[in-house]
Amino acid sequence: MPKVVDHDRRRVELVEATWRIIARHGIEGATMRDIAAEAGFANGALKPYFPTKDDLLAFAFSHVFSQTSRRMTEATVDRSGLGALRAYCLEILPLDDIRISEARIVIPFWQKALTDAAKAELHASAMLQWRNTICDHLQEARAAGELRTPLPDEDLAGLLMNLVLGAQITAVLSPVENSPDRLVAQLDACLRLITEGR
Amino acid sequence: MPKVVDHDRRRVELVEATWRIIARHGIEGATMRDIAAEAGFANGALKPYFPTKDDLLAFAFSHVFSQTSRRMTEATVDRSGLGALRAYCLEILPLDDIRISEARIVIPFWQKALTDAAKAELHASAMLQWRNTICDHLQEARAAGELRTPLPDEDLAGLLMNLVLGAQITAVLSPVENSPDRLVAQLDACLRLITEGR
DNA sequence: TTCTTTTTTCTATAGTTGTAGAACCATAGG
DNA sequence: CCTATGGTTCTACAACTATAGAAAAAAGAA
Repeated sequence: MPKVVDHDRRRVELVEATWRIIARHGIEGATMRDIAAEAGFANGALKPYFPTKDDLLAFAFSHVFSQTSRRMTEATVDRSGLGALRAYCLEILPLDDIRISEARIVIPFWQKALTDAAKAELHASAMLQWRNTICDHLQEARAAGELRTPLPDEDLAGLLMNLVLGAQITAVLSPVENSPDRLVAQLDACLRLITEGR
Repeated sequence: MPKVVDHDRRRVELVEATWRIIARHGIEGATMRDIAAEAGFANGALKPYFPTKDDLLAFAFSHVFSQTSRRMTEATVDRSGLGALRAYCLEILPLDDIRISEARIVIPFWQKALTDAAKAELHASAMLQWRNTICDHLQEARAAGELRTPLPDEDLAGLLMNLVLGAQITAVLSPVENSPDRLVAQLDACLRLITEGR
């Protein structure tokens, strides 16, 4: 029996190399050759793990969502209501280098999803999950009396979703007006308005 | 003297063909050949008007912003304060087919701007202009007593900007939860919260 | 008609990309 | 030490792209 590698682990390594390339040179610079080189391999070494480039990209994108989702559930595990809501949204906002890189990966993903049904489906399901969690926390907040606005939770959730998704764009393309502290200020402004409303 | 064409007009025609292609098949399907065919020409006919593909795309993208900006100033010409603010934002929200197409063009543009300094600059200046106009309307609203929240205008403007930019994404990729009336409801919820806050 | 100038088409080219697959390598068991 | 087998490299190829530029076409002026 010769050298044997953990295929799942290798797949993750390759995906991380893909992320680095996309974050650094954009999706157009993410050729199979460059990704392989970034991971320390030659061109054809990716094929056993990802038969086609689309397989690699699809896995890379879905891995971003699982990573973000995992962070979000960790951040809210010992909270509820408004506190959970804030922690949840903070975990999506591009406040540090890692999450700014994620934004640089998600934007090309949106562009791909525009003409790729499978990626659109992946996006839809991830967004639905986030949205439902936000709604849950809003209801907790209402139950705890933290929230008295008559505006429906669905609209508030949509508002927050659009806010954090818009932040992915502005944090990367207008970093001066949307520095981390500004983004947090915007989120807190939004949450304060929601709790004040009656 | 032979047939002579209006170069500026032709450039706009070509840009509109480009938009149609991008909206229909995505930016990856927008090859010079396909764009030329969509405009009713053969491959090389574009060169006199746009020497390179990047020239064409840059002009196409900047044209989207001027079109949107023109619509926005038209919609606010006889309003001020909160009314102007609402009309202004409504003009960005992807509420009809035209503006949904614009969203399908802007998303690839963001992706290009990630690795193209000229396009990033174009985006930054357009966003700064929108942002300043929103701030102006917020100040008008304050002066008219429509607004009493102590939250700074900059944060409110950033909030609204992120909201409408996020709507570009969700309207296209999660149309069910972000149908036109839902988006308007979200905007109105946000505006109502802003005016209620104190 | 014929000429002149603008516009358009068409063909060619150089470069890049994803993918395939043969050749090569490395390693653990006998 | 040998060998079977999973892993890796390398070369090749076919498709596609943007771009260049020569050739053709069109259309008003003389």
